[in-house]
Amino acid sequence: MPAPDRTAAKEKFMAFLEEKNLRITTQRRAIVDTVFGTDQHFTAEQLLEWARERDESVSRATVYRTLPLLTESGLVHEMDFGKDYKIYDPNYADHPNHNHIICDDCDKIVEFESNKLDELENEISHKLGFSVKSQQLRINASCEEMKKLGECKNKGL
Amino acid sequence: MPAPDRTAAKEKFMAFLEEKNLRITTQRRAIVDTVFGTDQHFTAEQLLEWARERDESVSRATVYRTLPLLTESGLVHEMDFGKDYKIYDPNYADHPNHNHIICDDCDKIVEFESNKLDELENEISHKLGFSVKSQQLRINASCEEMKKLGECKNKGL
DNA sequence: AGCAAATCGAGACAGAGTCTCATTATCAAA
DNA sequence: TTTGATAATGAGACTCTGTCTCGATTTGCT
Repeated sequence: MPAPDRTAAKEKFMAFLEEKNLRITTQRRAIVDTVFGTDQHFTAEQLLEWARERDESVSRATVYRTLPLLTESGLVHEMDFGKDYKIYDPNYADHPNHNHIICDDCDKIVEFESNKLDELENEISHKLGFSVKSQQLRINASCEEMKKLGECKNKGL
Repeated sequence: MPAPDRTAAKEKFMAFLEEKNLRITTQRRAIVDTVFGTDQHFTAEQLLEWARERDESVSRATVYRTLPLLTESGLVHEMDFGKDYKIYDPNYADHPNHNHIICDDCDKIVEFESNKLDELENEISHKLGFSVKSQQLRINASCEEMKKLGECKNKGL
């Protein structure tokens, strides 16, 4: 998988910063270049590690401060699998309507889209009196099974 | 909501311990009485707090050691919403096939069952090459909306 | 009662994330 | 281009959930 070209996303984020009168710093540049230079989902710690490869001076605090901005801008999707464990998806702007399956043991994430599922989720939530803000279907499977099946390859839906 | 009578569940767990040549200690008794004396979902920390009201000597370590036993016995359901944040459901033995909606802000949990949803989840997972071990649909809604609608009352499905 | 093994509590440790605070960098206006 | 208000920074203290170790205690079988 080649690194995607997300110059557009990067520029949108810079515009977003300007709009909010926030400053474009060298650390933020390193972080943003990292985020939009990968296809993979990542955690805050991973982002810190990767961003430091570009700019040694990036600190943990700055990563944690920049992530909410990226989320707020709509360019990155935050998946909250618990109170204190977030995973970020840099592909969000390209295809905002997908669900995720998380593999239990090897931590791989498989994306898929299903209108039927979306509709059913909305229908159920509505009946329960919720207005859905976001929804995450988490399906756990064991690595044993996944290995047999060729590393969680999305076979199309 | 009156405290449920789960004498049966408690006795099943004691039998489970005996089967595995594990010992019935006063601390475990306090923990088990607590677990099967509530209808509510709880976290490990909450369980620690509640169990200590029955027996001051219950330690954090013992709670964390007993929880996996309760899960293994099949009497309590562990919902893992992240790497390090688990919520436990003591009603599991009574109705094992339900899903959960988690409220974002007030942390309430609403249970529901939907065969249609179960079927669709299984179908999708199968197509993706997974054999489902467990699945959790997490739907987030804001407290604002929930308050308007009467505290997340399950309106029947 | 006696004993081996299971269990215990305390507290050190780990990982994710938040917060403070003194210092530095940005950028718009002069 | 200098200035200056203030946004942003890094370091590190701190919180919270959970794990692990270890010496002391309890259990339950004989």
